[in-house]
Amino acid sequence: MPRSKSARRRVGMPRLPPQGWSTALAGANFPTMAEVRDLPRHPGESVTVSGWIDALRVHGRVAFLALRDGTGLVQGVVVRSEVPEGLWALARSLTQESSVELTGVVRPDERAPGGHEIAVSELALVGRSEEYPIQPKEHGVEFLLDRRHLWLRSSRQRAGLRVRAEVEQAIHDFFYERDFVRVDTPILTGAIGESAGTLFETDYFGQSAYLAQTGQLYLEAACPAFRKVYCFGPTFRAEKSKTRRHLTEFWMVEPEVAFADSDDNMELQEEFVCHLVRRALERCGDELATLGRDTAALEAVRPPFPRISYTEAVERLRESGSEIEWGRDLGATEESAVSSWFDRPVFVYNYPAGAKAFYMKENPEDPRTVLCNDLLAPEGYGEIIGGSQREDDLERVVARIRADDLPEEAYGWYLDLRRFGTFPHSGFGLGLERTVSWISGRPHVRELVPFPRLLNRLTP
RNA sequence: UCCCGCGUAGCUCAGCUGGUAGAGCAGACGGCUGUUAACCGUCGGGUCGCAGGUUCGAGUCCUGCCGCGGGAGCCA
Repeated sequence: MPRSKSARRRVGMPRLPPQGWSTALAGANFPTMAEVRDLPRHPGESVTVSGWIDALRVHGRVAFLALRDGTGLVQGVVVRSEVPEGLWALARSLTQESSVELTGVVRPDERAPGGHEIAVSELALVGRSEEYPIQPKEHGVEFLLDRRHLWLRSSRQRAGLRVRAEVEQAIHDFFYERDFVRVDTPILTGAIGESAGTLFETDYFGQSAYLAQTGQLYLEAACPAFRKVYCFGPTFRAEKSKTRRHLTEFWMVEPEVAFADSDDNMELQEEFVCHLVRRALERCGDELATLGRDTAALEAVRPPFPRISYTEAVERLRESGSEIEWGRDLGATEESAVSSWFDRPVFVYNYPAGAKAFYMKENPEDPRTVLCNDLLAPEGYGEIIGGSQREDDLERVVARIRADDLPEEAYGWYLDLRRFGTFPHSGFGLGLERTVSWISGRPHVRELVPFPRLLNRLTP
């Protein structure tokens, strides 16, 4: 019979016999709480697992309950002739996504998904699910995004978000191992950023505040304190972009290094991106398989990455028929043409000053250009990094702020950094969702963030 | 903001040159001892996005609006 209350109380008390049982009963066959991923190590043992009904197949005298517990998937088998009639009735009345606790002996079986299953001897319903809307079949994007809070449970979504979590951890590990100090930059800011027009504005006790679109300027301030710093958090762009590569709220990791020039910067980026890809290959093999990712393309991501200057790129593009003119920024068409020349990420460096942000350092060898780079991911995934050496000359920064028509008064403290011990420094920003969508092979960034914020979408 | 495409059952879709609404899945009920998105049978389920127009007659043709998707620009 279902154990109701005593069963539920034991959730969250892993591997301990319940209070009140005599030690004589805590013998070899007493069920222990277990996580599904550990079951292969417990053949022949009686275990209790808790989770959600992922799928349900009920026959006349046998029922299969596919249980998902967050660590894995296991099939519970209920044989009508071997359990009390009440347990059978409960099993066949279960619905997709009902939460349950089930107990039984773990046994290997070739026919079971994953190679082992649980012969169910006890079953408790924890929470019933009524008409779960997401079926194991095709759905439209709008339907799924409206139910994102439920869609998270689906296998490909779980896989993609696990890859994201692994990449996030790899980011922190990479910088921690290299003695970078994590500096948390503000999300609420005054009128400061890369350019106006794409800022989210909010009321701040009667004055305007803006959601940060980069932490870079604050990182530059922290650089003289710690030499090597990085920030990693959400950033906001009020761009009305409706493409597979845009979110209005996305996560960006931005390192900043004192006394590093543009070449040092690209070397760091190369090492960093290789580290993230390698980590996903090492730790997310199952997830990448679930996503159907061709890992051979990821294995090719090794140093050195090809480097091509903006000027060379324009020349090669024009040779192959493009009408791009020197001085114009590379558009999506040009970028994908350039990345198609290579099997791994490619740096395009030293763009025309007019196409880039005010803080980038003028190239002393060609003042029409600035010392900067984009990193384009292969396979059509586009730009994942933008980086540059920063302008450390006070007069030149001021001139660029005025030329770009930015609110000069907002940049007062930023200019101080050029007044009190200015220094060469470089950094970059890597877009997390774009990187994870590339690594996991998903076409759209909206699936690689738990709750995407898109144009016209603020819920769930 | 601009360009292209799509709105039909809870979901995914079909519906021809205009003639009055269909399938699969999901749900309910019944059957089945090994399923892997199980299978078989029965049943319920519709303001064809909204408004107007053409026509004897509009899911179908025309106009406008709304919503969604893809792309451009901009960016990570």
